[in-house]
Amino acid sequence: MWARGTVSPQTRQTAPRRFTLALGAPAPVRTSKLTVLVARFTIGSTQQLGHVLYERLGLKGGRKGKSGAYSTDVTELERLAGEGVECAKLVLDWRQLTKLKNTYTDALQAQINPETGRVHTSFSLAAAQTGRLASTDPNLQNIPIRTEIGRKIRDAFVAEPGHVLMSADYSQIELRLAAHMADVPALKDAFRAKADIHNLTAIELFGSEDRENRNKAKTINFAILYGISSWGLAGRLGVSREEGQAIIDRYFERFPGIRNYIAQTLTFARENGFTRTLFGRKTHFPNIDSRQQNLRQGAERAAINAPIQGTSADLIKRAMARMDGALESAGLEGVRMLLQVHDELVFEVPDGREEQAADVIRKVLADAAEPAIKLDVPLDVEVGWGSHWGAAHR
DNA sequence: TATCGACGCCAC
DNA sequence: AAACGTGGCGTCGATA
Repeated sequence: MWARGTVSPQTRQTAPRRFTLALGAPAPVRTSKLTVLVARFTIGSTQQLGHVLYERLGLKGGRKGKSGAYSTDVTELERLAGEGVECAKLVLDWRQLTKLKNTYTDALQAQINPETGRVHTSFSLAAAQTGRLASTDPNLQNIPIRTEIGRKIRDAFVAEPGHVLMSADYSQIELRLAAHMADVPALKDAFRAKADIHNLTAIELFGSEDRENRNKAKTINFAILYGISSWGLAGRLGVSREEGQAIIDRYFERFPGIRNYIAQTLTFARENGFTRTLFGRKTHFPNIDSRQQNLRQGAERAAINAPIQGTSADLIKRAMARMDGALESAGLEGVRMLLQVHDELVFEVPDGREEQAADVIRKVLADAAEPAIKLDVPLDVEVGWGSHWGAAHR
């Protein structure tokens, strides 16, 4: 992957790899300049909004941040909206639209290189502590996908005529790595059987896999990877801290390998000051012994996560390093690797070569651990393609 | 005009 | 107090 700023122009042997941003497409979001009228107060910033909501309108339950200002983040505004405060919903809608317009629609079009007519990102190789890449100027690793309107931004990224955009992403890679690294037979069996892992967790924890319980299980599965706390889980699930702790206890009862992994990882990090990925790469934690509780606990959570997130980063880098050679060996020189988004690679593929390219790409990603590591779980890769990026996720 | 911290929010 | 991990970036308000 070429990186502007780290590869000098004269060393380039091919044109930079790039996305086209469809200039002809209508801007998917239109908003007027920020000025939201709440009752008879004009709001121009979050600080002013918080002040109006809690001091002048007299609403209850405000939460304050480190600067002492009332928080007006999405959890607070959704709470207020649920309590019948209509302007909270208006502000949330306005926030979503201005976020998409300012951060994506306008900024990305301003980033189009006049020489190439494309948007070029830069990848930092040593920005993230865990070994992930980081994308800047512009960041193409945080293009919206979650909401319907946000997804329209992805649809503006289109393939060159005669080509498609192909996306290949690892399915549940961090949970798979957790199952392997923590040696959890139930989870490893589930992945080998291609079971739905969140349903399995829901059954184990709640005895049922209805949608509500599956969603709770999904939250818990992610929380595990991030170094769980009863407060954090309670906040996410909207339950009391005691209930959050009870759920964690039950999880560790059902999957004792996870509890052992966490304990062993923390012991190692305290003794050595670092953790290692499966491939041996270190992440250091200078605050692991801090006398400041918030710093120490933050380091502990990061140390629990780093071997998993870092191994995932190692795997996709190994795949990227092998990808061009594999494509070339298959006679697929026309396929270009454009972008990495942590567990996803995006390619531009000539029309008619889709199935062939998908086979090569899937195999390189699925075999990325070999021959250094024999994983106990398969690495599943989901491949899709279409005329635009949004259509490549199926 | 440039930079910074705080806040908020997009992604994986 | 802070409260599940990793990032980048937009706006605001303060400051140089």
